[in-house]
Amino acid sequence: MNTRSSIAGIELPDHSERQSYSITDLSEEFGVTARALRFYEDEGLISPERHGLSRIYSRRDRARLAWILRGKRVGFSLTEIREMIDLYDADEEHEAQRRVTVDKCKARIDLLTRQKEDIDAAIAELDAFVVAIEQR
Amino acid sequence: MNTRSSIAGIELPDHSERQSYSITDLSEEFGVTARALRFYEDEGLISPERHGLSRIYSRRDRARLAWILRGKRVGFSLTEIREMIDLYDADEEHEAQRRVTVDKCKARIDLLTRQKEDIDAAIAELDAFVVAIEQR
DNA sequence: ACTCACCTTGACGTAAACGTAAAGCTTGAT
DNA sequence: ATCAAGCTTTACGTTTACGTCAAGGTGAGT
Repeated sequence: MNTRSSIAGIELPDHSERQSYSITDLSEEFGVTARALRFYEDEGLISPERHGLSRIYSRRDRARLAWILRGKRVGFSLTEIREMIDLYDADEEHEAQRRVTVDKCKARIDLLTRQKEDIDAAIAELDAFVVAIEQR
Repeated sequence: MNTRSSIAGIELPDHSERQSYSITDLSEEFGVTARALRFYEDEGLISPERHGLSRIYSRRDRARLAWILRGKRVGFSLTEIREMIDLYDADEEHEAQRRVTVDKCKARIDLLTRQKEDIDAAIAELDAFVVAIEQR
């Protein structure tokens, strides 16, 4: 029997809509190591349930992981990502807290926009460099 | 007398076109520490001349520094930046070497383009997040 | 001569994000 | 019963890009 689909007691083909995932499932799907996932847990970014000792990741955990990895790709630190996740999950009551969140997001957007401009400039320079070399 | 403009024996106002710069000049202009500049030198990224012990940065060195910092902003490691600088300065004879350089640049451009897409996606998500929060 | 600002070279410290064993538990298959 | 696969925790190691002293040299102004 395949652990991948049996661990949650549900038999499904690999690419269907699963309800839960093992640590190896997610590490393979997202191309990260199991060590990384455990590290994210140590850092308070994900909190999968346990089946005995083994970690069981829900679809919500999986969505979180996608968030984390995208955050990393765009240059956020794990600490920043945790803050954003915490804010995302934060109590819906606190109006002030939400303001802070929104402001942080907007600051992020500005920063990302500037990063895009940097990337455009770098691409332009690389293009020019390539052209210069090929012309010789 | 101001060391900034006297160290090269030329008296000029601060924002004019200088011919040489002290380590403090450049660190202030680019918002990095002198330690960082020395580190870049240790790593073989810049090689300013010396006036006695003191480093004298030429305009070429200054342009290099701008390159380095842009490289960093778009996610290159110092090692990668050094490789690119080395390739940039490489012997103009070697045809094969130039091919490698061009290929590396193109790979970089692809990577940067993908990074831009990631950033766009992140911005879109952040936008949606902000809208969701503000709507409540 | 003396100070003071600015520079120098070590050399050890640090934070982030994991890598890499080491040693052991659990569970299903043979 | 035992064996391998897959999981676990604990814990020290690694890389990158500097920070942070410590201790001292140098050159211009008083």
